This record gives sequence, C-alpha cells and structure tokens, in this order.
Amino acid sequence: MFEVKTGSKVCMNASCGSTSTVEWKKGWPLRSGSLADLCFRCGSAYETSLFCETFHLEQSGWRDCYLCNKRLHCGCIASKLMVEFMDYGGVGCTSCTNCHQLNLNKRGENPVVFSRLAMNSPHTNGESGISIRSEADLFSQPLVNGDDKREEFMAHRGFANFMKPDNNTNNNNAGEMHEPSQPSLNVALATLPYSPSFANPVGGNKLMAAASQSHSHIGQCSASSILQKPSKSVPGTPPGTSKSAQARIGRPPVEGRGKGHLLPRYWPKYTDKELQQISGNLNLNIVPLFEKTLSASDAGRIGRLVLPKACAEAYFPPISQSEGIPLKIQDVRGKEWTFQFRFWPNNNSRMYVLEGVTPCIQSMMLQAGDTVTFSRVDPGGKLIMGARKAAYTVDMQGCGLTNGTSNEDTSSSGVTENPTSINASSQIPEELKGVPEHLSSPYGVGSSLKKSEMNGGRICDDPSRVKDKKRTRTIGAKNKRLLLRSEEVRVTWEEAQELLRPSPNAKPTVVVVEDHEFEEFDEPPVFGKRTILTSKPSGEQERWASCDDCTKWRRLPVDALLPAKWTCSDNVWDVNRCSCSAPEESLKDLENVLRAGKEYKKRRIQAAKTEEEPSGLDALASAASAAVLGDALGGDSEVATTTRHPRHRVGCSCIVCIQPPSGKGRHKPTCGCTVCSTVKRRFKTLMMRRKKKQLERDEIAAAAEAYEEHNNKEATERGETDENNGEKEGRIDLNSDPYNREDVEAEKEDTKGRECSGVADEVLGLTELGGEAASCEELKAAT
DNA sequence: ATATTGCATGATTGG
DNA sequence: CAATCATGCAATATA
Repeated sequence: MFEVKTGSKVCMNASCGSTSTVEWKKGWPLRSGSLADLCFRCGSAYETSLFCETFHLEQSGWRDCYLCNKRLHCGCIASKLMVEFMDYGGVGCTSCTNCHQLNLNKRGENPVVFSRLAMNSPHTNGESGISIRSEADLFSQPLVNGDDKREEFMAHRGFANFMKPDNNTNNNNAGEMHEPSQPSLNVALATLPYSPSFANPVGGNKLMAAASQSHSHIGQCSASSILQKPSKSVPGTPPGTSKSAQARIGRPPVEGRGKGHLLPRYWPKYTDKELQQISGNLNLNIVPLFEKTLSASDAGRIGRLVLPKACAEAYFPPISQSEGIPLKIQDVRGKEWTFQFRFWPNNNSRMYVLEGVTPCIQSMMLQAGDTVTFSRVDPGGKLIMGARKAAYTVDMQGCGLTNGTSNEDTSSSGVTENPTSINASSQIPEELKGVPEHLSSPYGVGSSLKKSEMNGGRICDDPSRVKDKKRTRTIGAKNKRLLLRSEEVRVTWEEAQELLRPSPNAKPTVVVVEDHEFEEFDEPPVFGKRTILTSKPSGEQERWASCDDCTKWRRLPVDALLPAKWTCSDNVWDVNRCSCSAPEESLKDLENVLRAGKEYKKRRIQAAKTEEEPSGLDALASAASAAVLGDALGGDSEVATTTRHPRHRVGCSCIVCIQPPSGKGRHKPTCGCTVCSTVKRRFKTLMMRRKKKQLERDEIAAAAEAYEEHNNKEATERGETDENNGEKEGRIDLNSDPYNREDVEAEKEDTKGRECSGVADEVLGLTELGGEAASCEELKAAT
C-alpha cells in the first residue's frame, strides 16, 4: 500500500535550519514534488526543493487557516494525517472546524478537492455542505468504518478521532455536518462536480473589487470564491489540485481589449493568500493580467519572449507596425525594463514578442519552466513583471517525465515577487513595499504537484494522464536540456535518500502496519558523507571516503556509514590512517577510487536523464549529452575535449554524440550499455529496412522482366558501394540512409567538419559492430 | 566566426 | 481543422 522509501528529508540549505523540527520516519512514502516542494522557511524553491519535503514542519505550525487565520500547530491531527497520508492528500485546518479542506490526490490524475464548509461559510454562498471534485480517487468513495485499511492505519497512528468527526471535540458547527452519518474523514460525498463557489463565473471587474476589498474581510471572502470555474482541467491550474485556500488557482484576469478569452493556461495564478496580502497591503490595486511559463526559447539567449497573442492584444498597447513600440515594464525590484513589444506576421495572424528580455530574465534568475507574470498597477496602468520559479521534480517511478515546466511552483512570488529577488532587494519601489517579502505558500507548493509523483506510477495507464503528458511534452522535452545543467550539480533525490542517516542517537521504534515495518525516529535525520564503493579485481568490495580536512582518501569497511563531516581522526577502522598526517593509500588503489567516482558521476547524469526521458531516442540523447559533457561535472575530466561539428549539439542522438568520451576504449561485443544496445538496434533496423527495400526491388524486378538484368546489376553495384562505404565491415554511420544520396552528402559534409579530431575514433571505437577502426585517412578518403 | 533578425515550419491544442 | 506558438533556420549584421 505504501511505498517504502528511506525516510524524510531536510532542507539542505545551510541557512535554512529547518532540519531540527522535521519529523523523521523511515518508511514514509516520500516523493519529490509532493506537498512541500520548497522549503517554506528558507524559500529555497528550486535548488533545494528536493530536500525540503519537510512535511511535518510544513503542515504544522506554519500554515494559516484561511478562514480562521489560526495557525496549525505541531502535532495536530490534521498535520499528522497530512504527513502520514500524503498519498491521499491532507486536511486543512483543525483549529477551526469550519474549514476542513481536503485535497486528495492519491492517484494524482484525478485530484480531488473536498471541502467541508460551514453552513454559513461565504465559500458556499449560503449553501451548506460539501463539495467534491473528482471522479476516481480512492477517497472519492465513502469510507466505511472498518472496511478500509486507511482507517486501520490512521487509527493505529492515533488518528481515530479524526476518523470519526463526531468525536471531534471541537465540533462547534452543526451546519458543517452535512451528512452526519458520514463516517470518516469528514468528507461527505456529494457528487457536485464543482464546489458551488466555483460555479459562477464572474467578470474581471468583480475580481478586482474582491481583490481590493479582501483585506477588509479576510476570511470572509476568499478569492477563490470568485474564481471562474475553468471549463476543463488545465495544466497548471487544475481546479482539483488546490490544496487549500492557498492553492494556486488560475483566475480569469480582468477584461482587456479584444474579445478573445484568455486560455486558462495564461490565467494569472496566485494563492488566495497572496491576493489578499497583496491587495491588503498595498494602497493600490495590482491587477493580475496574465502569466506565461517560459519556454526554452523564451529563456534562451535569443532574448525574445513570445507573448500569447490574446494576452498581448488584450493587455499591451495596440501596435500596428511590425517594429512595435518600446514597452516599459517594472520588475519587482523596482527596476524598469524597456522591451521592444512587437510582432511578426505569422500566417494570417501575428506573433507577438517582447524583445530584449534576456537581461531581465537573467536578473530574475529565470529559466525555462519558470513563469513570468504580468500585472498592472491601477490606477496608472503601469506594467509590473514578476516571476515564479518552477519546481524541479523527479519522477521517481520513471513513469513519465515530470518537468518543472507547468506550474509546479515552489517559489511563489505573489503577483510580482520572486522571493529570492525580493529578499535580496533593497530597492523595492514604494508602491510595492507593502508586498510581503515572502509569500511562499506551502500549499501553493504542493498544490499543483505533478501527478506522477503522487501516484506511484500507476497513472501511466490513465488516459487523462496520457493527455497531460502529451500536453507537456513539447516544453518538457525542450526543457530537459535546460534542466540538465542544474541536474548535474545537484544531488538527486534518490541520492539524497542514500545519504540520509538516522540521527546517531536516535533509536527507532518499529511498528508494523500492513506488513510494512515502519521505523520511527524521534530525531531528525542527518546527512551522511558520500562514499565510494569500489571493487577489486577479486570481486571484493571496498568503500572509500575522503577526509574533510586533508582530502586524503581512506579505505573503509563496506558497511561504513559516515557522518556528514568526517575526517581521518574518525577513521576508527584503520589505526595506521586515523590521522591526516598518515599517508594515503597506494596510487593504484586510489586510481580505482577516482575512476569509480567518475563513473558514478557519469551514471548519475545518465540515470537522471534516462529517468526523465523514457523514449529510446531521448535516452540516447541523454547518453549523448553525458558523452558530450564527459565528466565535466566534476571538473576533473581527463578526457580531451574535441571540437565537434555544430551539428552535434546537446540532445543530438547521432552516432557521434552517443559516444562515451574518447579514450575510453572500444565497447565489448557483449556490452549491453545504452549506446551499444542502441547501435545494435539501429543496425538491426537498418538492415531490416534494407532487406525490405531489396525485396521491393526484387518484386519490381520480377514484374518487369525486361529490367531484371539491369536491376540485378544495380544491386550488385550497390553492394560494392556499400562495401566501399565500409558497411559490410560494420563501420556504419547509422545516421545515414545508404539509399539516400542527400544523407550521404550530408554525412560527407559532416565528416569534413569533424576533421578526424578524435570523434571519428570515438565512432569507431564504439561501434562494436565494426571490425576495424578506420583511420582518419580512410575517412578523409571517404569524403 | 558568431550574433542577431525575421520569417517559416510544424507540433500542439482548443473549438 | 485552424489558430497558436515554440523553435529552427537562412539571411544579415557585427566582432
């Protein structure tokens, strides 16, 4: 039932300090991208997101109920339930019993929002009751006492009270008990497709009014209550993904010029809290206009940000000339940027772009997948540009790519804020100074968590998920390139798991639930030191670690687990080398260690990319990238860099690019690595194609007897040509179609570009199909 | 040789 | 199926 992982995680951001209060329980179902993608305390959204799943801390003590404004406190039932049952979502505030909001997301593909609201709650517009949005979720079926393992588990965990709302001592609102007999989880299963509060679309003006007034009645009029119900689940703004009042929900923006309605994907998405705070703290209205998730080209060096046409035409000044106009937009720091707002004719339409955005994008430290928001200050109409960082998420199940491109915001920055920038900012304009410095919303964090992270991979079969996947494919595939670099320098989630150790003094309490042993630790986990495992030729394994003081490598027992800081003096296993003054191991042994370390890094890159890129070609591209990058990760590459033809770019999956760095030697015929298997597969495909074509030709030949002789002759000649090309020898360039003259020509050009600078060696070194390695002369001759 | 610009193309998506 | 938009790419400009 539960995915048994190693344990909880802590924020690795040294300045965060959120480690001490993190509850550590081995066996919890943990996954990246869950409820707490970012550390809400330090606001580390992107780089540390993988380590900030401080569930317990996050859910308890720091989140305000949006109705009663009370803070959840550590140890409350809700928070524990939230933690324990991440798979199923969580509950809202238990401080007030007016608001129990569940967001159940067990399978992810069908996020559910349960709301149990007071009879007189403004959320219900006077309609009492419970709303549920979803079709198929475990919790979308009534939970009957005693018939569900969940109850057993929760009861075991001491949540029986929660399971039985009637026992809730703080039940002061009869109205909420829409269905008194409803047994558990306080969820009455009305089948309303949407909460009534979501059901009535309202115009933008109303949004404005609500936003501007909300500060005066926080808790009475949540911004969500004036949300328009999206017509469909929208990536990034699926209504069901809202975790709470702080869910990031797309709001139809104010009406602009033009008629076309804005696609929900461009709806500005702010949490209620953000809206409330922003509106409440400012004396002026910030009107969210739209937002856009940066594509690779938006964030690239080209400096052009493609604007959604409808947005550009609705909210930016009208332009008639293609050259457009300079447009001043202020960022959160108060810096005013001037972009060229222009368009290109495109088909019979226009394509709007902001030119010259690179400095701004860089200044905000944005990259593809992040979101830029555009707002307007009213009155005055000044344009404000904000940003929200995307979360990096890892699809632990390898089910599909999860990229940070949709709206896995981890660092919400309100309308115009980027936490990092605003925190660092000392020049916030007067008009923006009222904006809370840090509007990171713990719930916003997980509110749109990627579905695949939530369901353990089961969603692969789900059509909606497939569609979702499809929808994000473009940007995902492109963003992978961009994510790559950050990936290289980051410890992956799984690796972090490996590094987690129970606190040295912690004694686990073992409980068994549903045949799963849960080790519970009172102490938070600690990060251990990374070690390297090597194998001797004899097969015997050794573990190595480098001293934090002298950096010398020391041999350790295989099962050694080191604390984060480890020095020679801690080397209790080797009395001869328990001091930094002791010499290092023999050079030969150390070489093994270093090699193992490099291979480890390489595996990391490849594994990470393979995980992200399930398709064969993409996997190839990953391998290619790794090969191209070599061991640059560690900066200690011993691979000579060669100049490749520009055609061989990162992501290229051609035979050249999928090589390991040169000098690594030829792969063995039995090698089953990605590259070799791909080469084999390609070769096989190629040969099949050839065979097929040959068959076709033969048929034609048979039908046209008059040409038979001619054809046979041609085939013979072709065979010779192939031989000349070395294919018969197995030296194939699998990028080229032997029957495609253009391809051949292109390859010739390509070969020229390579100038035999080692790349050719790589090609041939790799191709285990190939017998002899061709010399540069041979290749030149081929051109 | 590299960067920039303007346009074209094609994948994706909403209606 | 048409609109949209991400991105490729050729032409042009600049270093």
